[in-house]
Amino acid sequence: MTSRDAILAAAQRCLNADARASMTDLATAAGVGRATLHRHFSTRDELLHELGTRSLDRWQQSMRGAGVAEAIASGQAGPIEACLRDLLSRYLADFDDFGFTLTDPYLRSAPDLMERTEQLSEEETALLAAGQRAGLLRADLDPRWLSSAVYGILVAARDAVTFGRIARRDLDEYVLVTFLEGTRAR
Amino acid sequence: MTSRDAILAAAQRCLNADARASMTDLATAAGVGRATLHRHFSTRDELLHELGTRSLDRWQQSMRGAGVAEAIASGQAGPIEACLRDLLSRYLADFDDFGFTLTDPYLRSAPDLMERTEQLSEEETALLAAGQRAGLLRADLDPRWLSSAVYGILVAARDAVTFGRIARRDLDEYVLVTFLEGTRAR
DNA sequence: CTCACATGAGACAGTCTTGTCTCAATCCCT
DNA sequence: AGGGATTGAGACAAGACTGTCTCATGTGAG
Repeated sequence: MTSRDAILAAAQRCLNADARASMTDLATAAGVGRATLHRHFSTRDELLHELGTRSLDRWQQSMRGAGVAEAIASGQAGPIEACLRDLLSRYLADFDDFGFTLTDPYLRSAPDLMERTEQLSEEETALLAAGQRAGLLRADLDPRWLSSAVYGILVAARDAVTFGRIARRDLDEYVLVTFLEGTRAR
Repeated sequence: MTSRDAILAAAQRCLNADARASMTDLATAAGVGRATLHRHFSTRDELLHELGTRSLDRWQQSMRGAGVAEAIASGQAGPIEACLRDLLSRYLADFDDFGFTLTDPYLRSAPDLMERTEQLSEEETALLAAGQRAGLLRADLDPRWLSSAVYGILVAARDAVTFGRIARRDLDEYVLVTFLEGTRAR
């Protein structure tokens, strides 16, 4: 891990905990002098922008790695479900890098990040819509709502882990089951 | 609505959009001079604290209004489900006042708010646990996870409305169905 | 009309933040 | 060991934020 990466990771952690963290806070958290921090990112906005870019990269990689495009093309419930499981698992694997704090507040100011977000969001929605057509997911809900629900369940996972409500190893199972099957007893 | 309430409402809106908003921003958003803002809340922390208190008040009112305690006492699936529906609907009714941005970042600094949060959270978890015992909710998930899932689905709702993905009038239905039944076709 | 009161504008000092710069210490490669 | 690059500490100026204060304006009740 390069020093730059370490700084970004620390900054993400810090900013997720407190969006008001100063550059000094960020440098300290990274175990680095403030001057060094500024050597890597001349401006706070530049740091934020890179953070956003990385998050979007991760998101994109997750979708590519889970084979979203192929699953959509297949149009089959089986592959789509497998893809969805894989995708959620990947999301969960780095949901602190993924930056929930980040998703909302900073992105708005950067049109390029906004556009990419929208694009990725659409691709995810396309997967969910394909799941509906294939009979995997209920079709009486707007697929864009399903996309929001995915986001929500990830926030729930983050919340649960942060407050020590569930063990990290149970996460995948809990998230998948809750998203697909809901919470009603059967 | 008193001027104080108007200021609080504007501040909440503002801070949810950007936690770094300055007192000047907050005053402007409330359509009020900065001096007046300081007349009501001598300190930023004082404003934040009051905001937190109000959110917790709302939460508490929702649970009381939905009859959480009675539902738990009944131990019956029917009343518990009705209570849960009512509760979610109440949460949704004021999820901007409810302060999602607020729940995480500011609360930590105020022990009294933290404690109240924990207490309310426990009461909500108790309802969900009662739902499990009554055979309404699946019992193979930790009730504390269910509580996180409730939080997550509310974040999803907020996200969906913010980005115009679904109409507000569909919210209750979407949230309830998704939480209870999940997203799998049947 | 008048007076008490609340408000907005803005001055003000103190503090914090940001971005730049310098310098000495340290590290690493040869 | 020598020499170039990187680092941390810290000085520095510019600007922003906070909290306090004053004063002129405006509003409403009596």
